[in-house]
Amino acid sequence: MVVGNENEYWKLIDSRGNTMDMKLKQQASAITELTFDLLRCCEAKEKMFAKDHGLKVAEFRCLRIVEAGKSYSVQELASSMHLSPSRLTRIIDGLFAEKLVDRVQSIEDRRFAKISLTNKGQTLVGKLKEEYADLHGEMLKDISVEDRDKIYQGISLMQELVSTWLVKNA
Amino acid sequence: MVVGNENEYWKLIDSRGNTMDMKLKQQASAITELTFDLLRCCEAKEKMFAKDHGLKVAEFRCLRIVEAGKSYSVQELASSMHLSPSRLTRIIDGLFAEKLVDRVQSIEDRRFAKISLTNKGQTLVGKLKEEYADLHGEMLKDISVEDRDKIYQGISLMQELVSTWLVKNA
DNA sequence: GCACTATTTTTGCTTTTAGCAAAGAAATAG
DNA sequence: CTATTTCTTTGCTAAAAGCAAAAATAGTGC
Repeated sequence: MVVGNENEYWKLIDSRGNTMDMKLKQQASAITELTFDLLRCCEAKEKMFAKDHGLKVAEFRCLRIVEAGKSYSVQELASSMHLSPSRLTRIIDGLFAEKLVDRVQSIEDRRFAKISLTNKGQTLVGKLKEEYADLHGEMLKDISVEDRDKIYQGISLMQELVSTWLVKNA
Repeated sequence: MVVGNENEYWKLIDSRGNTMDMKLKQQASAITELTFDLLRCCEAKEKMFAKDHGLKVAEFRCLRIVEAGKSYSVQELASSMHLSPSRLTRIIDGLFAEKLVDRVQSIEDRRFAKISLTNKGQTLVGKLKEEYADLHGEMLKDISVEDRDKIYQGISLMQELVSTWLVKNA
């Protein structure tokens, strides 16, 4: 819906009631499309990687965020993975059964679980992180340092935006 | 594993047997981390959006890629969504039940299905695309045109890389 | 101390997402 | 006309995920 036309940047009102100019509208469309495609590809990539390492995707995603030496509550893991606590209980069940994580009751507040990596878990996670980064290294190796930096900057900005948006709208 | 040290860029051999320099290794790590986080956030965003529009995530994803007026085979849809044909049959079943898509046998080769949007589907998809782009517009509206362009360029480069990598490694 | 409330995790159940293998349907090659 | 190949569907199963209720614990007011 056009409400003015100062030549370069037309003022519009979008479906969410926000004012937009043409340039924003066009950039938003392009980014929407690209992000969507990137998402599908990255999901496929994650699935392949997890499978190659004998892990379920959810397990890989969970292991990927736990750092050696630290301990986490179920809630913490759930919210950083954007999943429900009950879902996390099940994922942790699986990792616990494979002796990759320990699960102990917190002494200060016994409602809390303290989830941490076992030695076996630490070894595996170290290997996973290394190899997952190397997989990306392989993808990135044939482009210039500058283009790699563009990727870093672009994704960094986008990650920040989506993350902030989620906090406000969830 | 260090095999040389020409000062700036150390030559390394990674877990996949590739030669890497320090800079690449470090950039790859950072990008791996960021992409991972972005993925989780974008999945949450997609899930919210689909739910708000009374669609299953898979249905939204499918509708998002079909263009009005065109027709698609099950295979085409499956491969562009990185899913199996059988999965697509089920997704299409759902959309068909809601009268959002038509499914007719191709006349030239009757093994093929021709999936296309109904009028109802076209209207919905138009609305979905518009509103999904506007959601991104809302996220992007407070940053500069230049930063938006950085996002575009970064994601564009990354999408290309991952996509090419998938073709070679799937 | 005891009832009530709030918080954290788990359990039971259901839905959604997804693939595999076999069957069905149609085209094509020999 | 049979055999093979190709495309889609069906039956079955697994994985991913959430909801609501239960269980366990902590804290609060009396």
